[in-house]
Amino acid sequence: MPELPEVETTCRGIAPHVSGQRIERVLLRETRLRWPVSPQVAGLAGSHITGVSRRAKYLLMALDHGSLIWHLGMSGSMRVLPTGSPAANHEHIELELSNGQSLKFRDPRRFGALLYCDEDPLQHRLLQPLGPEPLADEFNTDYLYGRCRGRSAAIKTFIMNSHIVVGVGNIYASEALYLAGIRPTRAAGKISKARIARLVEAIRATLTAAIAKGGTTLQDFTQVDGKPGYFRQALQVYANKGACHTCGKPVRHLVQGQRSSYFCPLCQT
DNA sequence: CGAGGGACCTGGTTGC
DNA sequence: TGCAACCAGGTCCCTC
Repeated sequence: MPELPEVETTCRGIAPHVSGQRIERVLLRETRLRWPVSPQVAGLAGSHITGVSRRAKYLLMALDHGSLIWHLGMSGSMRVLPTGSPAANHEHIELELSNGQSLKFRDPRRFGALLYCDEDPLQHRLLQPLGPEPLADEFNTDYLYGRCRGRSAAIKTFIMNSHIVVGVGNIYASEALYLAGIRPTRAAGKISKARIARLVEAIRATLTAAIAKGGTTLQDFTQVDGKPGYFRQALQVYANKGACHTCGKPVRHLVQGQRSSYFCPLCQT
């Protein structure tokens, strides 16, 4: 599920409820996630959450000692509800807070993660090699065009590579390429600088618009208050089994890197 | 080094 | 109606 807009939505949603709170109790119902939940998590009662931030699709929770690195995987979501409210199915982790609220992590497919980190989480081996944030100044035409030089990989899988740029998942990769008029199968190294410039802007615009709508809900994703994200109605090509919204030609589907791609054969070249 | 595929999971939908 | 096959927001890691 969660691509950058969904993680950003989650981050903004939980921050006011968890920042500054003490962790009163930790409930671990299932620790077999993508990686086993770090053993230190079980002993976090008494710690304070000093802040919440996002890097790529990781949600970072600073504690008075160390920090937590969360990942929502494919099906993860977080909610804040009064402590004592019944646990939903697949609600694997719960942090009871000093304000009487609980942070609840639900993840049916268990591709998510919760890791404890002693030092700067940005230096963690999972975060250290990541490319720039797509909404930051470092992600610009010169950067992306430079990275594309000599690369034969399809542009769609290329922009989904977190070492190139973070946060662009399967939905928004298709959407951004549609907006930029670039076919997802085109080799990254064979796209002109002018078109790369369009792509950079398209990625920015797509992600920004999705954040404004609280992300995209296909199935599992919910905002912290339990509502879905509302960007689904704004999707142009992803999961569009009908006509291109621009030219009316049938949207085409193909599989790249075991993931579904959608594009318009007329508008995208 | 880069490209491509398997692996990790559960659950909803599709098709016979 | 029942059941198997397939598909779904991610991404690390291994092989070629």
